[in-house]
Amino acid sequence: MSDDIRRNMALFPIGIVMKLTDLTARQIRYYEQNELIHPARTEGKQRLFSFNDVDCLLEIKALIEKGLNIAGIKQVLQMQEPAAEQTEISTTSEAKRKDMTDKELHQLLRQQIMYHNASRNGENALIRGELSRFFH
DNA sequence: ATTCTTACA
DNA sequence: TGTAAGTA
Repeated sequence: MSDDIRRNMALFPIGIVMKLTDLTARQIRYYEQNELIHPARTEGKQRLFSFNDVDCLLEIKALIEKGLNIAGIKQVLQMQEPAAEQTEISTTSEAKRKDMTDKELHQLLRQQIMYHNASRNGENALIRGELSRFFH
């Protein structure tokens, strides 16, 4: 429980995060604009990133390099957040845990179905542009 | 010296 | 995304 606090404690400014992640300030701020990360702010509006924020950025970086776009990364990230809660709610029933796993599976299947539909009937460029990032 | 926002290439 | 400008 206290480890979670340390992981989310706002610590370093963007300059250090740049070196830690090899991302430009432009990119980091852009990802924040798209709500991929939510760094804290000082009274002077300066961003303060947590260890968790850095982890997210490293993951975002990996996904970007795999060709994913913002929308794609959002979906990948949202599939991990609910999964992380399972650990803390481990006191709940096995049924509930299985329920969340099923949701993830359904989400994955839905994406694959969408992809197949898109390739089957020469779908519009909008949908293709968003889904193709998942399969590079 | 650093970071922030905005805007244009 | 990069970068320049004007601040805080």
